[in-house]
Amino acid sequence: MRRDIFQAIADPTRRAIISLIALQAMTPNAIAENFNTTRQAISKHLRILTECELVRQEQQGREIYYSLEIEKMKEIDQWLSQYREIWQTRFNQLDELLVTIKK
Amino acid sequence: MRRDIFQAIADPTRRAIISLIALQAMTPNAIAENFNTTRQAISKHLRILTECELVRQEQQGREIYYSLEIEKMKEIDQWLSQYREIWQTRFNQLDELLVTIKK
DNA sequence: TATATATGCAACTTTTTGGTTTCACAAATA
DNA sequence: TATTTGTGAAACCAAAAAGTTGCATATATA
Repeated sequence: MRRDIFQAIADPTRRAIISLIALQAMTPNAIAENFNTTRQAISKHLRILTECELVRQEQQGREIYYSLEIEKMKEIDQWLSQYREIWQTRFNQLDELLVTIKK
Repeated sequence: MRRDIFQAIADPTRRAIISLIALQAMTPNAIAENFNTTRQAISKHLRILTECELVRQEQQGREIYYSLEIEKMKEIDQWLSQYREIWQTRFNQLDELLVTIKK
């Protein structure tokens, strides 16, 4: 079972979960209320998110609070940065061209 | 079959293809040489990438050159930006805390 | 203590995905 | 013109993923 962050964010339900718990920790039940699927399906998504360390659990009595491990999101940012460089270079080149044309 | 960019980049082979054609357009055969899979499998990946507009084709005689539609990558950047805000806020808060402690 | 609640896990089913094989077709080339 | 080359597409297959149902377990609560 290869669990990487790219596979984790591929599923729209998981992206919605990430968005939900980004600002405040939530329990599986509370999360599941926001979707038309069973609690168990959400639980499975949470397991996948936990396995690739995108999500952290905190037990509180019989409840488990899930919250986003925001640092992990930086991995995507890092991967993206090589392409960001490309589009910035292209933008600069376009900009220079426009300046040249103006002159 | 819904094709979105997050699903497109979930597959490691597709990410490798993106990386290959980021700087220069390539034909399916040339791309396939870099993998231990059949040309047809690569062709399928290219179709998926094309369907979600991450990749652009340019016919040249009987060859087809594939190149990266770098603008589309910005969609990931855009999605990521909401989380970037969170981690920057956290960083600033931590920074302020450290300043306070120093005082 | 008996019951209700919050949760995870395992077994199973259905759908999706990634790959292969085979073919068709158009463009180059002998 | 006949053959080779570059390509996409369809049919098929195996594996993985996503969802459901049915548990088990631990913690609250009446």
